[in-house]
Amino acid sequence: MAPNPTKSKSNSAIAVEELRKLIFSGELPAGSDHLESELATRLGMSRTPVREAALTLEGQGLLEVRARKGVRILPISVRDMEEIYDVLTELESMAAADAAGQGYSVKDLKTMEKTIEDMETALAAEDRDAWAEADDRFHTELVRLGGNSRVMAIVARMADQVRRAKSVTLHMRPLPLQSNKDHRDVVDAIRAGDAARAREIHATHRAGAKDVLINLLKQNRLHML
Amino acid sequence: MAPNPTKSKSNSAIAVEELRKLIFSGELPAGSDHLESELATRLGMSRTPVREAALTLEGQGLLEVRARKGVRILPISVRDMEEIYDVLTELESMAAADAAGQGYSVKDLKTMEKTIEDMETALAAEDRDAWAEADDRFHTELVRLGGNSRVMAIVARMADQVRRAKSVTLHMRPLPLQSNKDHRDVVDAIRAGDAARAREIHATHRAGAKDVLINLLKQNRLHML
DNA sequence: GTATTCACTAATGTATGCATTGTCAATATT
DNA sequence: AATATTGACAATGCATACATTAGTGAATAC
Repeated sequence: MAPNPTKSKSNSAIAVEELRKLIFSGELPAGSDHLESELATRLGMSRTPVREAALTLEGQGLLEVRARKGVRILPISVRDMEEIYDVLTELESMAAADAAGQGYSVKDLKTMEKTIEDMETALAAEDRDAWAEADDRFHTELVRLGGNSRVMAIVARMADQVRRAKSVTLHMRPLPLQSNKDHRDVVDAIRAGDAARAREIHATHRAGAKDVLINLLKQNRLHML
Repeated sequence: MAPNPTKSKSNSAIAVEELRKLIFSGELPAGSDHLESELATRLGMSRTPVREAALTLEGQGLLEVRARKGVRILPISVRDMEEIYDVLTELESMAAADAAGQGYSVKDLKTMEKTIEDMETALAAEDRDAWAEADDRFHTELVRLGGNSRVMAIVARMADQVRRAKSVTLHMRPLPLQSNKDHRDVVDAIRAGDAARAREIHATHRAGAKDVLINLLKQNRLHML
């Protein structure tokens, strides 16, 4: 059956989507406070579904519900970024090792190869946004191949939290020339079924990315994002 | 200031606590469905705070809100247990390595030593419940010493999901004679500041615990918990 | 001039009733 | 007999009104 266009999503679900958009677009900046009634008016619904959406997003670590002060869009400190990158490093490296152990065929790795090609194309064109988008797809596909749904969920949520900061840092940092090679090497290790090497390469890759980012933030006195 | 006894928690917060208790005690068994109105009556409040609590607990992975079918207490499959144990292994091992890198003093490790003593006492008395409780404290303290608040949060939630299954498996399994030695070795490595060894020992320890558990579940045909 | 109290206010927390909608079973149709 | 249709129902989704409470600032006591 084709998707039914008349089937309407609940306002609560709409509120979750819309609030996420507003947060990622920066219209609700990190650190800002917003009353439930204000958001309800903005979204054209009553407070009830907005409250429910706020609870959901609180569980996702994007905001904080504070009695009588409205919801606060959570700011991200340098320390937060370090924590998040460390978790991502650990779980993605695990996923890389797991992926290598699954005996994937060349065909299974096609999606991943495509993300690397896209990254190389973007890099040649010095299109940082396109590069970041393809890089995201690479990491998402990597954890998918790892086959642990909880790792996928956790990584997706951490990546959400980092996404806002990325728009700030992406254009400050040097072109990620090393990344593409690292990615290729990880895929090679997975294809070869070498779990230890896949893990090692990816962990090193991630640690390098973290260093670049953290130093960039500290040098530019960006304590909060 | 002493905690104010007159300050009353919101019904929504109470509902979260009570529902967690009901879930962990088994009064709301895994896989069972419950209408919002039923739970509201049971907790002596209206549907509103119960709905909000349900959303919070859904974010914690303990239940699932399904329109018109009530909330379902999530069952845990063998596959789920494998996923959870793998994540715990990875993040706790990372915490062990991080802890070893922090240069903790003997005094800083006192809390952890205490949990090991308690485990040994419990083991000598063959008191499995006391042993499990002390073991929980050991793992909690380990990730605390790791110093990554996100790891703490994730591990706590995964441990929650495992807790229900533990009551089933705890009394089936052989006395964990190896565990206490592993724990001592991890503390030794942390005290010595040997991050690689702390990580390695803990990872091996966790992998062993996982094998014992998964085999136990499979042998007893416990596909769902 | 400063500190304390207290009432007011604004925002959340909660209950309730109605609207909406998927489910289920009874009935009709082939 | 099997399947499709329909309609009542039951449970959630949502809006609204009200209760509660923390924060604010003015008034007062020291």
